[in-house]
Amino acid sequence: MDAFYAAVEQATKPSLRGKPVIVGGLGPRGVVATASYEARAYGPHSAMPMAQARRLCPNAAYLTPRFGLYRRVSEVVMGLLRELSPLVEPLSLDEAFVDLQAGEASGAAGEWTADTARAVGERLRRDIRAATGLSGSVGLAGSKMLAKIASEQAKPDGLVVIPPGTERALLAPMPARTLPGVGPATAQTLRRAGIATVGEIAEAGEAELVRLLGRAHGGALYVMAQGIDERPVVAERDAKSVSVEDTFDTDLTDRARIHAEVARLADRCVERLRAAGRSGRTVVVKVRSYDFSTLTRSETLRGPTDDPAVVREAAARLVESVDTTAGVRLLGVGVSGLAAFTQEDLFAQAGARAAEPPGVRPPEPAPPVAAGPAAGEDHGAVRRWLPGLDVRHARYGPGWVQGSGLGRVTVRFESPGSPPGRVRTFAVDDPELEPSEPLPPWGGQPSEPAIRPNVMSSSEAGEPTPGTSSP
DNA sequence: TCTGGGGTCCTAGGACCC
DNA sequence: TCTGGGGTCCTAGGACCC
Repeated sequence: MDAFYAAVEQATKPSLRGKPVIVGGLGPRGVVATASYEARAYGPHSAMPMAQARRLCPNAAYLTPRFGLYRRVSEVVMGLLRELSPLVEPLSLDEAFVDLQAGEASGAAGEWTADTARAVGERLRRDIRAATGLSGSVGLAGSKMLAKIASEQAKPDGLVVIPPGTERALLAPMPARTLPGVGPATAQTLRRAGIATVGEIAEAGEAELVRLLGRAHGGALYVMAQGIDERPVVAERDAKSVSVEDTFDTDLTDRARIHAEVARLADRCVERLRAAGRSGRTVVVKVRSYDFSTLTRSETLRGPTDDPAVVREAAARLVESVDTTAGVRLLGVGVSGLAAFTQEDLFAQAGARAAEPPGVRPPEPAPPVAAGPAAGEDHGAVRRWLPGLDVRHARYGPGWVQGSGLGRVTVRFESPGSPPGRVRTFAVDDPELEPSEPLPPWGGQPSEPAIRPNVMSSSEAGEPTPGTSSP
């Protein structure tokens, strides 16, 4: 999908279509998640600090992400992909590999050709637009690596085929960074060895690459530089770890506060672990200091657990082993060594507790509520009206928060199917104003599951399907 | 106003075991 | 009192990806 989060925002907020939109963390330490193409023209891009983006593009709309909505739109798109083949490997909410050969979409027992593949890709792009109002790009090739490179070239709103046999010639002049797995560090190492392009990686030879980058990385890169990539498309992969982390608006120094936050994170981590029906054996704590230096401490239990108390206690011991007095900007808690099923083995959990070294046991972490409101938490009468979030006003209907401050909140009243709406300002505690659920770009009720799109439709809808938003 | 959050994979050293 | 060799597990850190 092209500029996915920003594109969903534009599709659901009519006044933002054609305008620069930036989605990401709105706090003092936020970064850009997605910038619309209109915004990218001014310089902002993914992972850029939000403060820098605001300097470059002060007139953009800055919005907090609505992940629940993105997930719903993603499910619709992934559903369309699964109609092409059962072998679909999602990489994220907005990107997936499809093994067309494992499907039947070529029609008759057919051989895939560049032309039949192109036709399927173009039909897919039309179906995605008809179903979601959004544009996606398609890369078609004989392997995952090349399909990915093709889709990068196709963006935005395009399709690129790399016919078999043309791979090496196409890759040779491209920068080394084009290959998956070549990031800043690897590119630097290669550059120091006089290697700048994919062709030069191939020329360097396997022995040289292994010497420079190590067995696994060097070997893999050498093969990929020949245009060879045998990795299969894998539809379902079990998660190997679950983790949560928080960056705080200001550095934490207070010991009790740090312990309270770690306990909170441990609870959130276990919540997600349990939701996935898993348990894990190794607890990891991550600490990022005021100077951005980052370290992890881990502890492996005698058996897997999904007990919040066990994870909290391990995490408390681990954070206790780190000097946090100079200030901490991020804390994280994770669990790895996941078992395939929920472990109800009380013996193992009792054993894990007994395994604690005597004497170093920290005070019981305070329960989350006792720690006071956490950053970003909604509490009491003071609601946080974050820009981009959905609201409903008793008189004016559905809209979204454009901004707030000084006891006021500004709302734009429009919804996916409406024309661009107008803005009104209220007191933050206006009783007629309340948070509400997102409306999808194709219209419909917030609580409804997405209506399964008609994939046979060849509608060239350039606009989202007209909404049936309720009064 | 400098740097999110959730992951994966690899490497390397030490402990431990046969 | 000179030193084996290979395998697995654990811990920590780093690179990379979206």
